[in-house]
Amino acid sequence: MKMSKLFVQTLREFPSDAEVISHKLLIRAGYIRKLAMGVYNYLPLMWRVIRKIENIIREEMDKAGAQELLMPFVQPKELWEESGRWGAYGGELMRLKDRHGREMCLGPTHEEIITSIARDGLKSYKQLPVNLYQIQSKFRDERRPRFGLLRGREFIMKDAYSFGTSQEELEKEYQNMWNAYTKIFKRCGLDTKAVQSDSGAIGGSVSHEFMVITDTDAGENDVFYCECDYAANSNHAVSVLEETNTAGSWKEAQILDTPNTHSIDELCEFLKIPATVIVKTLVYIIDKKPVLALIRADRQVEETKLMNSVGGNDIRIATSGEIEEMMSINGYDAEKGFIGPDGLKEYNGYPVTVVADETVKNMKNFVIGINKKDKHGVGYNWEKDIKLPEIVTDIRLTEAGDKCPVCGKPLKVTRGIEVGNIFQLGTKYSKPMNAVYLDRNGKSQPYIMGCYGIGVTRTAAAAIEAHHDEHGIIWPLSIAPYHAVVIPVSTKDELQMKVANDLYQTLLKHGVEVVIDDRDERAGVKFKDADLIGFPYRITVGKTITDGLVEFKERNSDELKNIKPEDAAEIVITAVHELVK
RNA sequence: CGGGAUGUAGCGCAGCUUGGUAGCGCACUUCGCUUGGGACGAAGGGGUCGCACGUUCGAAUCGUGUCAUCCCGACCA
Repeated sequence: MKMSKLFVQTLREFPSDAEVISHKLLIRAGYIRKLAMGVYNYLPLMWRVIRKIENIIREEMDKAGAQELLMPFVQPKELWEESGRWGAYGGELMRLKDRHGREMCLGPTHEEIITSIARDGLKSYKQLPVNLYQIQSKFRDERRPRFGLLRGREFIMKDAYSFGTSQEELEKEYQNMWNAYTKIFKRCGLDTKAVQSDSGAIGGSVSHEFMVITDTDAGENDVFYCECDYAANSNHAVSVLEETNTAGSWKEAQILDTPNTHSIDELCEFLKIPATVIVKTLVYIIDKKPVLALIRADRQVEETKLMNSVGGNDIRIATSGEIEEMMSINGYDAEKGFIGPDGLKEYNGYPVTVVADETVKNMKNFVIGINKKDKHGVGYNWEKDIKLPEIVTDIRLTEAGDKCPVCGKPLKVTRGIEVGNIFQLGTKYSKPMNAVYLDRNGKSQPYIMGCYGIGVTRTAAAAIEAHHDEHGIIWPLSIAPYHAVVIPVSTKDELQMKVANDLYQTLLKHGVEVVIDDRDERAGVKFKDADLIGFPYRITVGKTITDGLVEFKERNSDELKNIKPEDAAEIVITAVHELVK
């Protein structure tokens, strides 16, 4: 490819509206252009990167025994009603109507469609297990898209779905995909960590996320990990309960005046006590129902865990207005800071559910809100003074330094970008959608399903987050848009141009994807663009060509080597051929 | 969906307070000169100033509304 013809427009300055480095670099280096909020044009360089990643995924998925197909991007409402997700999915599902008024949606994921395909085609246990996948654009109408390709509304994803006859078969395929994913990300030049996670809206029980560990702001997930193998997303991380002083010094239960102690800090200050002897009560609204969360006051509630503890789909903290309303309905006059679990019966037409974190269970002589303004109960004990809630479980946010649930050593925390995930779905879709096969005994059984996703465009962005410097992108060779660039310093110098052209032709002949920068530009401009775009190899043909030498440089190193053109070609050709293996 | 900000040429911005011919840098075209880390000079092309309504002899500038975009939060691959 001639640089003079390559469709790319590099910018001298970073765009003002980009925040993270991958977004800034993708725009500045001419890979993408924004079309609408969270929707991007993939320009030729970007498309080459995407296809490289897709092909690595294809090769490994096919090798793992999966089969590729392609499902429609626009889907009918009816299938989503069968699974129950038309109602459950919320605003993220982009809904539209066709000219006949029929309701459709843009596919955010394809469990419903693949399940309908399977139930039409897979009638017998003899046909199972099967793993089907596609690589396709998805659309999720995110509340707040951001970070360029890391969190767009439209994005390219590989989604695979497995169908089997037993949990054992599912677990085997789960492991199979785990292994395939490990290879895929490794081939893309990314170090990933598989972490336990919550399965969210997609449902199911066991799930893992593949995270690219990164120091940059773009890592949206907190990942807790241990020197043993344990690793989990913050929404799923658990820890061993540590021993702390959780007993107050009061001899008996009493009510104290605690004026204006709206926060835990103020209450600690006023009573001269540590937060570890206070039971904090938080009011949440989960699927419109009121839920009180009790937790030792030095810890935070992990909302996903809380939501799962009551089987909810949507969670938010209650507003002050709602809290006041709840108080008056139940005959109290307290406000935020003085809420307690005792005596709150109903709100919004639903009974109040109380969920306690494990941290409060062994607390003694503790402080707790009693729904009276400017008063708290102190010296309280469970059962004697106040009833221990029926639901006692882990709803706390894990913190760095907490003890590993596997080996007991302190957990560490880091930021990660989720590039892939694997789920054990079980019968979550096959049962409601009546997707069944006949087993050996001629009996109908729902498929045991799994699903496995990889964010293709996100993987590209994550690769940049992991591999860049102040000059631009440093692509891993396997996913770079081109392997190499040949730069004749002066296009008017006949010898330089001849050697550069010969080198270019040699590389092309050996299957190297190479660009020759034939523009009549100053050397500095060509170097800046080469660094920005991120060609893994750069061969400069300049003055030293009179001694028969060219300059060879790898993008990820500062070392400059003056070597013979044929040696430079040899290095690149060898590296590219290594990739194929 | 709450809080904050911004919309002027492909990109980055000034002009708005105090209404009067729409500007600068980069990019683009042509010519000259230059050629190892984003040179220089000259001459050009490109904008219904987000949109609508209003005030005014006259609106990028003032008012009202609306749309879009970005940031923080909540939510999420």
